[in-house]
Amino acid sequence: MFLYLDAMQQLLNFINSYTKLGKKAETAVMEIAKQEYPQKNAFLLKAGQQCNKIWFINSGLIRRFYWHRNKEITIWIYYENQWVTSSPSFFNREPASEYIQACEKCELISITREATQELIQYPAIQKFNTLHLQEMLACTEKFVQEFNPLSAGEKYQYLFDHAPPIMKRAKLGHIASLMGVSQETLSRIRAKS
Amino acid sequence: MFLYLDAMQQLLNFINSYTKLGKKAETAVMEIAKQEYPQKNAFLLKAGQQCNKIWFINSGLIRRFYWHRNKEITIWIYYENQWVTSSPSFFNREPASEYIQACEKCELISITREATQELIQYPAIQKFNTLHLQEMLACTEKFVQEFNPLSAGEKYQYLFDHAPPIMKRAKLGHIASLMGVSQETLSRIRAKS
DNA sequence: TGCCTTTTTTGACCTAGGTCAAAAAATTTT
DNA sequence: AAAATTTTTTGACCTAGGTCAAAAAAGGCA
Repeated sequence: MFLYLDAMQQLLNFINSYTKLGKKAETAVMEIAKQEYPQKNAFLLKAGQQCNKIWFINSGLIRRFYWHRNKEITIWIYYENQWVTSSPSFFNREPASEYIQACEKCELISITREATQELIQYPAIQKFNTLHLQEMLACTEKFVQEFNPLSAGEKYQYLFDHAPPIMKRAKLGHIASLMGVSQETLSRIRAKS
Repeated sequence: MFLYLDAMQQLLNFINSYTKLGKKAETAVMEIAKQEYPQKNAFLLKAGQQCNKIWFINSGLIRRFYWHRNKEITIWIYYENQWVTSSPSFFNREPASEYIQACEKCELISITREATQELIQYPAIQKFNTLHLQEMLACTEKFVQEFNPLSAGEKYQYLFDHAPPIMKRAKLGHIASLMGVSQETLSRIRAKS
C-alpha cells in the first residue's frame, strides 16, 4: 500500500512538472491508472496485437523491437520516468509491428486508451497531453537529426551522454541494434574507449 | 481575391478531414492565418533564428536542412497539404539548428505561435491539434523504423512508393542527403532502375 | 563449487557505399 | 542562340563497418 501511493505520486509529479493538476484531476488519474509488475523478459506487447495501453515506468528497463530479415532491431529502450507505447498502434488502432519487452523486473503504471479519453476531459490533463506530445515530437526529430550522421564511435559516445541508463543497464546486443551497428563493432568500440 | 479564398479553403479542408470545425472556428482560422509567396530558393528560416511560425503548403516544395561537417543534410522535403516548421525551435522556443528553404516558388499559409494559442481555445481546433500531433508522431516513428534498415536501393524504392512528389520534383543531391547516401551512389542506383 | 547457458570479445576476411576527379548533360543568363 | 553555371553521371580507388567462426568471460543454477 505504501509502495502503491509512492508509484502514483511519481506519476503525478511527472505530470505536474508540465502543468499543475487540480485535486479532482489528480484523483481521476489515481483511480483510472493501474499498476503492473512484469518480470524480466515478460512481453507487454507482441507484434500483431493492438496496443491499447500506454505505460509509465516507475522503475525498470523496457525495450521495443521488431524483426527485420531474421534480425531483431531495437527501436528504443526506455527507463524510469518515461512513457512507453507503440505509437502507431496506439494512436491509429492498428496491429503493432513490434514487440515491447521488459529487460528487467519492472514497476509500471498503465493507462488504457479509453482511460486516456476520460482523463483528457480535464483541461489540465489535455494541456499536459499537448505539451508532452509536442516534446516527444521535437525530441524524436532532434535525436534522429543529431544521431544519424554520426560514425559508430560517435553514436556510442552520444548515447552515453544522452541516455546513460541504457548504456549502463542494457545488454550489448540490444544497444548495438539500437545504434544500427553489429554487436562485434560495438564490442570493438568499447574495447578502445 | 479568388486565389486567396481558394488557398484558405484548402487549409480548412485539411483540418476538417480530422474533425469538423464550426463556423466560428473556421472564421477564426481565416482571420488569423496569413498567406506567403516565397520565391524559389527563398529562406523561410535560417539556423540561429527562432522559428515562430508553422506553414501550411498550398503548393510548392520546401526543404529543411542543416550543416554537418561542411555538408548539407536534408531532414525532410515537404509538399502540398503538409505542414512545415522546425519542431524543436517552434515548440521549445529555442534557436533553430536548421534552415527551411523553398525549392520551388510556393504558395503558403502561415500561422504564428501566438495565433495557434488563440486558435486552440476552440475545442474543435484543440482536437484537430491533438490528432495531428499524434499522427505526426506515429508517422515519424514508423518512417524511421521502416526506412533505416533498408539498403540504399531499397530506400530509393521506398521513397518512390511513399513520397513520389519528392522523388519527381526535388533535385538529386537533396534526395541523396535525405536518404543518407552520397549523390554518386544515388545516381548509380537511378541508372539501374 | 562446478556445470551449463548466455553474452561478449577477438581475428580473418569481405562488401556496400564513400571519396575524388573529370566528363557530360541540363539549366539559366546574357 | 551562345556562354556560363549548375546538376548529374561515370570511372577508379578506398574504407568503415559487416559477416562468419571460434575463444573467452560472465551469469545462473543445482
